[in-house]
Amino acid sequence: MAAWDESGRLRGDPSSPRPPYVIAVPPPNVTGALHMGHALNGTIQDVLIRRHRMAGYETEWVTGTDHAGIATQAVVEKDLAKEGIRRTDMTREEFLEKVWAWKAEYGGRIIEQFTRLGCTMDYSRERFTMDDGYATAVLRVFVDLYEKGYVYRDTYLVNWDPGLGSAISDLEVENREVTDTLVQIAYPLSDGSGEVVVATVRPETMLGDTAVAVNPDDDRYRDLVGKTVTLPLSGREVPIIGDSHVDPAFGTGALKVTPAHDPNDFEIMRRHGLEAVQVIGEDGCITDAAPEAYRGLPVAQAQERVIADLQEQGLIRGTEDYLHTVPFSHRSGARVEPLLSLQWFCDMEALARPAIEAEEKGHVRFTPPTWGRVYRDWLTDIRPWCLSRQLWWGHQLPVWYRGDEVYVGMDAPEGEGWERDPDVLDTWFSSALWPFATLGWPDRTVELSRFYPTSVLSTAREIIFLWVARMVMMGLEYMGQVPFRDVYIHSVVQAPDGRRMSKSLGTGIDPLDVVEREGADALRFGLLMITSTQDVRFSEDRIRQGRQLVTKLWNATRLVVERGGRAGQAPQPQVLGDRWIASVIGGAIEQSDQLVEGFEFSQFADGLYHLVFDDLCDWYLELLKAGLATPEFAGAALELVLALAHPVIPFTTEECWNRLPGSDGLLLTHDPAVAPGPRDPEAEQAIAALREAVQAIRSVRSEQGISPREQLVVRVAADDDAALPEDALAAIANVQLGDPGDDALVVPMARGRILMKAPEVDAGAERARLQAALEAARSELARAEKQLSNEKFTSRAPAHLVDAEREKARRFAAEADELSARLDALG
RNA sequence: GGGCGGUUAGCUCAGCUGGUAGAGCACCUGCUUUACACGCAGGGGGCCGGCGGUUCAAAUCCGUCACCGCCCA
Repeated sequence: MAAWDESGRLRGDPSSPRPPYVIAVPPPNVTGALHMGHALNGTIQDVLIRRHRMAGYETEWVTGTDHAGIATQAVVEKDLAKEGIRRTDMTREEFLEKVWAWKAEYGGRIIEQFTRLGCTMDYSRERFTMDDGYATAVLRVFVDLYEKGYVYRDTYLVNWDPGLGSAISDLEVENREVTDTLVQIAYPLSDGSGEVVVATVRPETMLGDTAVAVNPDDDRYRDLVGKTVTLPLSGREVPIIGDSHVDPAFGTGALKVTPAHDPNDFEIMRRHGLEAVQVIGEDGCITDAAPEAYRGLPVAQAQERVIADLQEQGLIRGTEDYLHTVPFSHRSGARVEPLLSLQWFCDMEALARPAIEAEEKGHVRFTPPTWGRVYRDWLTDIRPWCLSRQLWWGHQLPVWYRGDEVYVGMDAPEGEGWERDPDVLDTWFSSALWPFATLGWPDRTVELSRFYPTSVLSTAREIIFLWVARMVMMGLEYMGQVPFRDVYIHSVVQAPDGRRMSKSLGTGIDPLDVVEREGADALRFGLLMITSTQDVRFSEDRIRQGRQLVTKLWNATRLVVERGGRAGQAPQPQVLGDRWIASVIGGAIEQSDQLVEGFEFSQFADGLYHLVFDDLCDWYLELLKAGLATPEFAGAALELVLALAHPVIPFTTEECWNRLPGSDGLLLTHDPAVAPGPRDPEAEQAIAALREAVQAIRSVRSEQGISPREQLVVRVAADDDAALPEDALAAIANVQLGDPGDDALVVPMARGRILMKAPEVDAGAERARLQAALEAARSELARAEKQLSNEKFTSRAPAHLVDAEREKARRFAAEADELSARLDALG
C-alpha cells in the first residue's frame, strides 16, 4: 500500500492531459469503523478506479469523512460522562474544543482502515465536512438558498427526538410496529345531551385537544357537528367538526384532534383553522398549558395518571390492544414525539424538479435501473426538509436575531444586541455538497473544473434519499451539472443466516478480522463474488474461493518463473498453446471491459477465477509442461492475467508481478507490453476439440479403472481431422496414436469419436457403459426427430436451428448405430 | 394501503435480448503427476414455487395465486 501511495499516482493531477475518471467516496461518519458495507463499497470503487488508472485515465478518488453531528456529539458526551462531566457544564466553545480534540485523536480512523483493504483513494486530498473551506461552502449555500427564498423559518410539527433533545428529519425516522392499548374515552357534550366516545393510544394528549372530528357522512355523528364537547380533566370546551378524512371505521369513528402532537391532527388544524395547544414540551414532560395536576410529569407517567383519573370519573368506555406503526428515532432509538416547534426548513420542490428531469433525460443513470424510479418517486412527492438541529457540533446556522429581526448572512450583522441562532445544520445538508465542496467550491479551482462532474457514485440504497437525491439537487443548483453520471447501488451485505449484520444483534462480521485471517485480496474477491442486484449474504465460502485464487495465481507465477518466463516482452504467439491462451485472454479482457462497464462485478470476479483455474492453470500451463507452449509467451500470458486481475486482487498480483523477471515498476499503473491480439478461432476450436478428447479419454479411464499412467493406443476418427491436434492429445492424455485393434473401446465425441485400446476390458462394465451411452444417444435422437417431425418447427424456427437439429439427428443416429454394433460384438 | 424484489442442485447463488440448466461449497470415486492436497482427474444430484396464457419453442415473456423480504405511507 505504501508503495502505491508513494508512487504519487493516487493523487489526481488536474493538469494531466489524460481523460479524468473521478469518484467521490460516500463520506463515512467520522466516528465510524469499517463495516462490511464499507468494505464492499470500497472494493467496488477501487476496482473501478484501478481499472481506469491502468487504462490511462487520470483518476481521482476523493475521500474524507462527514462530521456526523449527532453521532459525534454523542460519542464525546459519553466520554465526558465517564468523568462525570455534562456538556451543559461547559460553554459551547469549550465543548467544541473537546470534540475537535476527540476528532484529532480518534476521528477518521475509518479512512486508514480503507488502506488495509487496498483502496487507492487520494489520501493527500482527504476532506472533512467541518474543514474551514468546506464550512464556508456550507454556510454560503444556506445563505444563498435563504436569499432565493427556499430556506425559511416556520412553526411546524417536527419529529422531536426526546432522547437527543433535537428535531430530526423525516428520513431519520424509522416506523416500527408496536402494540399499544387503544383507549376509548367518553367526551361529554357541553349541552349535556350525551357524549362522544373517542379512541386513542395517546390518552395524555387529550390535554391538548382542540377539537373532535367526525366524518360528515357518518350517520352516527352527523347531527353533532357544530356542537361542542367539554374536555374531561381540563374542562375546556372544544368544537365537533366534520372532516372527510376521518375514517368512520376506525375506532369509534370520532377522532380527538391534538394539532400540536400528531401529524394528521396538525393537517386537520390547518384545514379548519383550529388552535394548537402544546401540552408536551421539548423535555418530554407535560407543559404548563395543561392542568396543574399533570404539569412536569414525563409523558409515560402522565398517561397513567390520565387513565387513572378518567377511570375514577367513569369515562373509560373500553380498551383493546392495537397494532400500529409508530415513529422511532434512527439516531437515539427513542420514540419520536411529534412536536410543534419553530425550525428552519428548506422548501425542496423547486430544487427537486431539475433533479427529476436529470434522471428522466438520462444525465444521471441508476444501476440497477429500478432505483431510478425510487429516486424519482421520492423527489416527486418531496416535503420540506427540516434543516435545524438542536446540537452544538455542526455548522452553526448563519442566522442572527434581535427581537423580531432576523438576519441571515455569512458574517454577523453590524450593531448591538444580535444573537446568533444556537442551532446547527443537519449533517446531510453539508454532505449534499460533497462532490463539489471537496474540490474547492466556491472557489473556481482547477480541481473543480477538471474533476467535476465525477464519473460514478457507488453507494447503498438506504442513502438514495438522504444523500444521492440531495447531491443531485445541490450539484445542479450550484454547478449547473449533475454531480455524477452513474449511480451504482450496491447490495446490502447480510449476515450468513440472512439477518441484518449488526453489532447489537451480534451478527456483525468485522472486515478487518477477515483481512487478518484470509487477506485483503480474498475478502475483496469474496465480496465481489456475492455482489448482486439484490441483498446478499456474507459467505465464508466465497472468501475462501478468493484465497484459493490468490494461492493458485501465486503458484502459477512460480511455475512460469521456474520455466524462464519473463515480463516486459511482446512475443508473437506461434505455437498452438500460445495462440490459444492469447486468444482466450483477449476474450476475457474484452468481456471484463463490458462487465465492469455494466457494474457486473460478480461476473467479472467469476470470470477471473475461471480464467486462472481452468484456462491458465489446468490447460495452458499443462500445455506448457508438455512443450506445446513456450516459456517466452507464458511470461507474457501471465503478465496479461496479472494486469487483468490486479483491480480485484491488487496485493497478490503486485507481488507476483514483482517476482516475474523483467517486470518494471508497479502493476498499479502498468500497461502490459504485449497486446492480446485479435481472437484466434482456429486455435480456440483446436483446443476445445483437444479438451473434449482428453476429457472423454480420462472419463473412460476412470470408469474402466485404467490408471492415468498407463499409456494407451488410440485412434481418433474426427469429423474434420484438422481440428484436433493429435500430438497434443498424445502428450496430455498419455496415449499413443496407432491402431487400437478390433476390440477397441468406442468413445463418442461431439465431432467424431475415439477408438481406444484398453489393456483388459471389464466386459460387464463396458457393456453397461455402452448401454448407457446408447440410451443417451437414442433419447437424443428421438428428441431431435420429434422436433424435426413438427412441421411448425421446421417452417417457423430460424433455419440455422433447424439445420443444427438435422445435424444432431444424423450424428446421434450414427452414434447409436456404432454403439449398438459394439454391443453386439461384445456379445 | 401503495410500490419494488425474491422463490432454480443438500446450502449460498448465477443464468443479459426465449432455442432442451450453471458456479462455489457440500457429497461420491481415484491420484505422494517434479507450481499448487488452499491441489489434480472423474462422477452423482434439479418436472427452474403452483396454475393458466403467448409461442414451433418458456427458468427466461404475460396473467394469476401462494409464501418470503425490503421501501414508502
